[in-house]
Amino acid sequence: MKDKVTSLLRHHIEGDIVLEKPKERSFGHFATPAAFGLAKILRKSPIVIAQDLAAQLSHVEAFSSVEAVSGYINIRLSDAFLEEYASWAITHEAQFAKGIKEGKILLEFVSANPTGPLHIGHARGAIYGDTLLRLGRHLGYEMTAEYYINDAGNQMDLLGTSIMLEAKSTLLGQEVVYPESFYRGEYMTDLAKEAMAEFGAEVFVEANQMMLAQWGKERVMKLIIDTLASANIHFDTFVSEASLYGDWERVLAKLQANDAIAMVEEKLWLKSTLKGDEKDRVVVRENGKPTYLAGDLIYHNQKFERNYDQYINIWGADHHGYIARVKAAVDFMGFDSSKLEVLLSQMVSLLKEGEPYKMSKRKGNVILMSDILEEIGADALRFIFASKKSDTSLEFDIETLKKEDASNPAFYINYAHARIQTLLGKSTYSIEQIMQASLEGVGEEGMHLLFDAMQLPEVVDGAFESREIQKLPEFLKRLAGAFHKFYGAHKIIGAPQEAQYLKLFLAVAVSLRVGLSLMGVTAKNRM
RNA sequence: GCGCCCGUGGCUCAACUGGAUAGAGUAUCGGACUUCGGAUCCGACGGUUAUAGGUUCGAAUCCUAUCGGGCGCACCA
Repeated sequence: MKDKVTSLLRHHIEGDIVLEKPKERSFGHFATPAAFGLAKILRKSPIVIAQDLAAQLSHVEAFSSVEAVSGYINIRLSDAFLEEYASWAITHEAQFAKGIKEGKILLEFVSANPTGPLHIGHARGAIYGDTLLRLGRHLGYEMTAEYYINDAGNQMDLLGTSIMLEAKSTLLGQEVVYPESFYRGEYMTDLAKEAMAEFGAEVFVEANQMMLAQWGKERVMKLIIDTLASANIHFDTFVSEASLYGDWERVLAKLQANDAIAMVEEKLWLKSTLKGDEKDRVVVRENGKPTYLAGDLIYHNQKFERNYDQYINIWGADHHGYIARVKAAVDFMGFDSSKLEVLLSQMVSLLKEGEPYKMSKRKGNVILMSDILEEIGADALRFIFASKKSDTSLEFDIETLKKEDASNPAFYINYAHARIQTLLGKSTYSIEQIMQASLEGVGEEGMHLLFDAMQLPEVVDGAFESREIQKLPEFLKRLAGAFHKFYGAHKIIGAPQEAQYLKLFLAVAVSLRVGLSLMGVTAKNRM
């Protein structure tokens, strides 16, 4: 809708056109401060320019009024224009708020280590990524959701060792000596039991450490995938770090050819300071083993060779120091590093009964994503996490997450949708009859509600392009609130305008449904 | 010490990316249809946007400094 209005304005106004939503409803549907910008160029007062433009624009058919108010130009759309737009949305729900954006985007997110189940901190990045994915796809981008599995290095050894130690101490009652760090927790006991059932007690010997690690990784990945699935999150592709190293020689040769590598003290360093990093980074140790960074270099080389238009990585904020070196490497490999966008999902800090709650994977006192999903459900969790700007650290109390009441916006929005379904069920009008009704009788407040509902396309576009997904839940809350208010003020069933009101509500319901689905939440018809 | 992110009513967060009188929820207090779902609605209270400068028609938003918080500063992944 905004696009349509912008293109109508383009015939009359030069330059970039900024359309805003006026603060006060009485000002109209859209406003533009265009006159302020033109004032400098034309050397005239913005107030005079605004008046001239308003006079021209008042002839546009889709506008019912255009007014100049202290330099702003306020535009009101005609009822006919709004009604036509809404009717189309109702009858073309699958198309509503869709875009025609072009481009292939590789979105990598979650990528949690396969050494333990997802905890509540992972959930934020997972929900952020999946919501972006849904928004981007709706807008027309060709998007691939990818999970990078860090299944190499010490942590894999540690996983094998941990399973073995857990089995020995808990299942076999043996005295064991624990290393400095190891994984523990309920899932570890489960893994040990499963391994025991599958392979027998004799499997728990040093020589089988690697085999147990591999087996454990598969089990943990299955856990992770299942947890994600129960939050409606699915990946298209998985890339294993361990599987990449065969390509290391080739990538290294490429980097060396581009003079990106130096040999100092028997180690190979990436000369990332040349690209703005704080210091150079070791990629191959003295003992010949590549570092974790080497894996990431191969991975990003592989990503870029797969030739997407854009690459988005969602990382936990604790990895922000990593961005410079990866971008440097991408540059060195001859790719355009500006195509790589790293979004940070800030830390989630937890409180428990008002006290800070520190999670530690090693100690096993983590709050599992799967537990929270079971307690409050995917909808509530998705809603809460999607409502916060991802680059702000988020603090909340575990106990409040468990509540199911009005503080839960998912309920509030679903309630609006369910109310509409109830009304449609109670009405004697059929959908066909309702669609034939005109919206003329719904009044000014009704037309405002309709306009609100029809803004989903702009919201979806804005939320994705700015990577600020909280705009969508914000919008849905506002729309649901506007609906509840209208509902409270008007009797619907039996009113002379019953069919008109219901047509209006159909438009609201479409917007709520499509909006919710983009958040990975299914709208409820009954509560 | 250096780097990144952040600082908005008591609390949790918005603010169309530089626009009009900074908005919601929650908490607190007070109200509403003996009728469509009261999981709702209406009202009140609550702000020098951390502080101080600067940029301009205009700043929560941009710049500088200071204060405060989080996270990094591995040859661990």
